[in-house]
Amino acid sequence: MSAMPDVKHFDEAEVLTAVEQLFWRRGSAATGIQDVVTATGLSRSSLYNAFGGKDDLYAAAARRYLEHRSRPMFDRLAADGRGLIAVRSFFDELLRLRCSGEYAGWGCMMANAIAETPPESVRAVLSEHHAVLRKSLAAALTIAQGNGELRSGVDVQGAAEMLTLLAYAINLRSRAGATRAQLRSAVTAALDALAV
Amino acid sequence: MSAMPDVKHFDEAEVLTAVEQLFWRRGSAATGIQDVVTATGLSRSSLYNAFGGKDDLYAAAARRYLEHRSRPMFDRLAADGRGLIAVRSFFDELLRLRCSGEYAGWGCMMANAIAETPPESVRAVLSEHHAVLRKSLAAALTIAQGNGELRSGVDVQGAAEMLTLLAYAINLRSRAGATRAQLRSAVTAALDALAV
DNA sequence: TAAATCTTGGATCGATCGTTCCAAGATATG
DNA sequence: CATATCTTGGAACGATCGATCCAAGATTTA
Repeated sequence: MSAMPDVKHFDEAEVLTAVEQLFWRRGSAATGIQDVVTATGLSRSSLYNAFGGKDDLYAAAARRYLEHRSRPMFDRLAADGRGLIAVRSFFDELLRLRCSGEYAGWGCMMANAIAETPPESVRAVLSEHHAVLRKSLAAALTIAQGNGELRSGVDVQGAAEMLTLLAYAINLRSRAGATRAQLRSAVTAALDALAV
Repeated sequence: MSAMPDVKHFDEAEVLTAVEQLFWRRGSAATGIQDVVTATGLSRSSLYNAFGGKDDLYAAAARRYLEHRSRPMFDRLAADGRGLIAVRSFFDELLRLRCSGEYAGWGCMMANAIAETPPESVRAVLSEHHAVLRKSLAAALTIAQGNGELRSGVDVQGAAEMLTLLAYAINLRSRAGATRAQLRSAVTAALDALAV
């Protein structure tokens, strides 16, 4: 067998985390390759060699956001068998994430991306993001309905779509500076309206 | 008195409409001054002389969007004394605007702008946009409550905030390709949950 | 250690970015 | 019509855009 080549001098996942945060906070159009170079310490060669062009990098960062940030939350919601309280907990965590801590005011990378006319590779991630959230909410609401926690006549699928949209709007408005209390009043209104 | 200067050779409002649509559809970061020059037929000199730099142009376009697109709809909602049916009509019109016709898939310029880290001058417009919509929805809901159309115990202010967020999310998701039927199911779920 | 091969730094590409500038054009007053 | 003053077209600015290229560096196998 012939001699083996050199190996990468950096941790791909670690770099992708930094890139994810750049695109998350400022979007793709407002983030230059130079910003990525500066933030990661990598050279252009390494970047293009490892990830391809800017759109590929954007798509990889979006994919990572979905899998590492969104999916765990959504899966926890779907696996939480408590019914309506599971939904309340989900929104509590969302409000906490969006309005306090390290990422306060950043919104959701998926929601932000929608306003950006993203490349097709990213649109696929966004579509998956929406589907997973909706499905998780529907699962929790189905349990709530089985528990008799919902008003009679509530359409679980419609309610799931409505709460999915509510989550998107929370993401957006938190970026615009909406307070946690203001956003929580909307969550309370929605859930109280669904409950018996 | 001394001689008078030349006058503008174009209609400022007309130009601003074209600029508004550029920024609305593609956002600020993805729209170059060259795009504005091409779309309006003006020269750079005329643009900078009339409107100032890009951020000023963006702010002027946002202001125009608020006053000419959003405000008329919101005012109609606020002046519609029918109660809950007024709210339904508002969302019907919103769905029609976002999912069909000339501007289908464009979303709402105000919602799109939030994801862009807009300059302070634009943030002021966004803040006003939110306040006006919320107030109009609250007015309609107050009438609905007076009509006995709402469930007992519904907090009108919280419900108004919730429906405001729903409108934002409709704007966003319509841009991502959500169907009118899907979005309508969310509206129906929200309004049915509030109604007696 | 020599060879093979991938990775890396960094210069560089043409294109486009937002903005400025100036001479030429246009218009209302005197 | 002469004059003053604004507007306009269009060249040009330095900076940055995303992307490419190549020589030098690094690493594993033989």
